[in-house]
Amino acid sequence: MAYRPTEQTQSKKAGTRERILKEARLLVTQGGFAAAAVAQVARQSDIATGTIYRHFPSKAELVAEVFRHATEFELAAVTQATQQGESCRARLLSAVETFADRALRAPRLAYALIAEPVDPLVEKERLSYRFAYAEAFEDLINEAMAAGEFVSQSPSISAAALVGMLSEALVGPLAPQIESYDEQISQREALTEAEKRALIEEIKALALRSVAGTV
Amino acid sequence: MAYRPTEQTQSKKAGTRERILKEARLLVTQGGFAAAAVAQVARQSDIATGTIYRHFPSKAELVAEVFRHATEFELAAVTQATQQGESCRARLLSAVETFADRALRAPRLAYALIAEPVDPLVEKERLSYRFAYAEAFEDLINEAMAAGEFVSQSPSISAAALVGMLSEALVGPLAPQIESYDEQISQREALTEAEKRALIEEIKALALRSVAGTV
DNA sequence: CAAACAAGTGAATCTTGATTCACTTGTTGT
DNA sequence: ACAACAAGTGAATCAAGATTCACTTGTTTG
Repeated sequence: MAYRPTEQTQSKKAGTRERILKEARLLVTQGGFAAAAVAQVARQSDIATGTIYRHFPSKAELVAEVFRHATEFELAAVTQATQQGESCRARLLSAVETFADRALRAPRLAYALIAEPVDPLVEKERLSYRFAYAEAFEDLINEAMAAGEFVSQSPSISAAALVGMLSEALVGPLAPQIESYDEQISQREALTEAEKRALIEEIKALALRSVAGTV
Repeated sequence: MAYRPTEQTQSKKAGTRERILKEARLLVTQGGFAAAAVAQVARQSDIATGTIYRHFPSKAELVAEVFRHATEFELAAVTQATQQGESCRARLLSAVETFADRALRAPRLAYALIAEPVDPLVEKERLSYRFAYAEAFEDLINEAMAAGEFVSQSPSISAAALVGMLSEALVGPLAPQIESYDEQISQREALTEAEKRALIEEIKALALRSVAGTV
């Protein structure tokens, strides 16, 4: 008899898998989950649609993995920022700044991660994504309350509110249009760099007031 | 020759139209837009699916009208609350209270209006819905700034942030699960009345701090 | 009543993507 | 070269709903 999967075949297979993921990520970053149709991902990856299913059990799983991957970076950046600075105030501002800056740089991705309609499986990922953010803020708030830096409050509610505040003000439907996360929805003017800075500062102040209780 | 649409036929037709809308609203309130499939609406209204199309050009139009209708009430309640109270502080708290209370009473509807995935036509309605809320808050913030009651800030950004804050803390994926807006997404415990009160108070404080700059 | 037209019907059709699968191609080991 | 199996293919199928339309029923007027 014959044939044993060897290192070469394994890595080739892994390579294809990576290529699929990479193209899917690209599509999502550019056009959101809606743009990541199976046929389209296959086309971009130069493979047949069926091949996708040799690597992922379903589209939902593929997309969930894309989501997870994007999340890792984003979240890591923010949690790390959470440790940047002396006072809790400074650390909060650092986290908000990081979140905002990243969201403004890749608005379509931010929208996809935060708000875009998707199927249940991905929705679960989104849930944990938001929870993770909320937790990062929650930890910080707890610490700050213990240190008497922030006013007394419910850390979990405040944290959720913070996430909502950032989402809506930066990438939600009310965001002072960034580069456009969806042409359908709005064709407001894009922001200049200066405007972005001003927006970020405004949001930092807002966030600080809401949880610190003082500026 | 013969036949002229008479008052009777007209009102009967209008009646059917109303019935369709009513049943659609009911379905949305109970199960969100997903539950309002054309066939289902027809069934509830005791008419054939085709009849829906004698009254509405498309499902999207029907749903958009349902959205508009729901929006009117909700928004009216909040804008009115905006005028309730002496100080701007009190008026803000009144508006937040109203928003929160209504959202907690009809969580599935609130989720549908604020966050549920829908087609573009309805998404446009949602956009104006959120804008309308934001405007109500914006006006109040402007007034309060002029009166020196609130710290200096960008009213439009703060208003958007407020809407996001309320949405996320009350009906978003992080909301301390109300009656469940979607079994798929989560089966956390529902809140008791006391917990709801506490949640509302917490959010009021948060909102006030964020825009007033002081408690 | 009969003509004329609106309103209502619901099974058949269309639409949009995801998913399958019989088949072809590539690798490996004898 | 061949057997054995994995990977790749892409047209065909499926699924879930919205939408259509030839036909029936209800109203109005001469």
